[in-house]
Amino acid sequence: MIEIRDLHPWPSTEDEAVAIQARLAPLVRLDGLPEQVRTAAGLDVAYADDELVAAVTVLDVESLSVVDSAVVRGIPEFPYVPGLFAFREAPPLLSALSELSVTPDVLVCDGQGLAHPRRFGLACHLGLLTDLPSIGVGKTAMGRYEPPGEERGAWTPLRLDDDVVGRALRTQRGIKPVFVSVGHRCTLDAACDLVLRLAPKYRLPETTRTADRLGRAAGR
DNA sequence: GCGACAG
DNA sequence: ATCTTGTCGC
Repeated sequence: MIEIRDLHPWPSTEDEAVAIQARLAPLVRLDGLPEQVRTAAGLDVAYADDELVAAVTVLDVESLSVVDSAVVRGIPEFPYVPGLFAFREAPPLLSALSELSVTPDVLVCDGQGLAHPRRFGLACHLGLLTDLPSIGVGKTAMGRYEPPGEERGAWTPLRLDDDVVGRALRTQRGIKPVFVSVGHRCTLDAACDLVLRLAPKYRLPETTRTADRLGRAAGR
């Protein structure tokens, strides 16, 4: 069972949210690499009418089959503000995670981890509150990067304010790269290895794809 | 003031 | 995120 740690009150203003991120960012751990990754959870949020639909799927990394899942609908309690993403999407995602019967070895989030203005993106937030290893896989870059080689597995550093905060990783030859960054209790090397294992056929990892399908199916 | 800005 | 036709490719 996944325990959700009560590390902060829920903010009602942007200033409070920023202060919470600044306070929690130092608690992110970049050590502890999940070497025994057997299962990985995909997290995604769909929008149906005026509601959020949080979907989580747990996949067996070896077979990429779905072994568990959960869907939770909720009302957005925070506006969409770049940099404060977690305060909008994390609540229903945490509820969905707490409904799982299988505890995944790592969380694969749809968004950024350390590739964030205050180095505390959604993946860091969810990893810290669950104390589970986590990584962020974004479809668009938060930072600057040079195009990686065209071959699958090629990558280049993703930079933000002169810091390397992640990587632009090519998961399919000739296809736009995804943007991988560490969330919590994981290394960047391990994160990229995992993403490549989870994306043998398509641009996005299967974790994200299965969660996305589940969420939009539940949204109607 | 102007442009940037995860989903 | 979501609104959407046709089209290219396996």
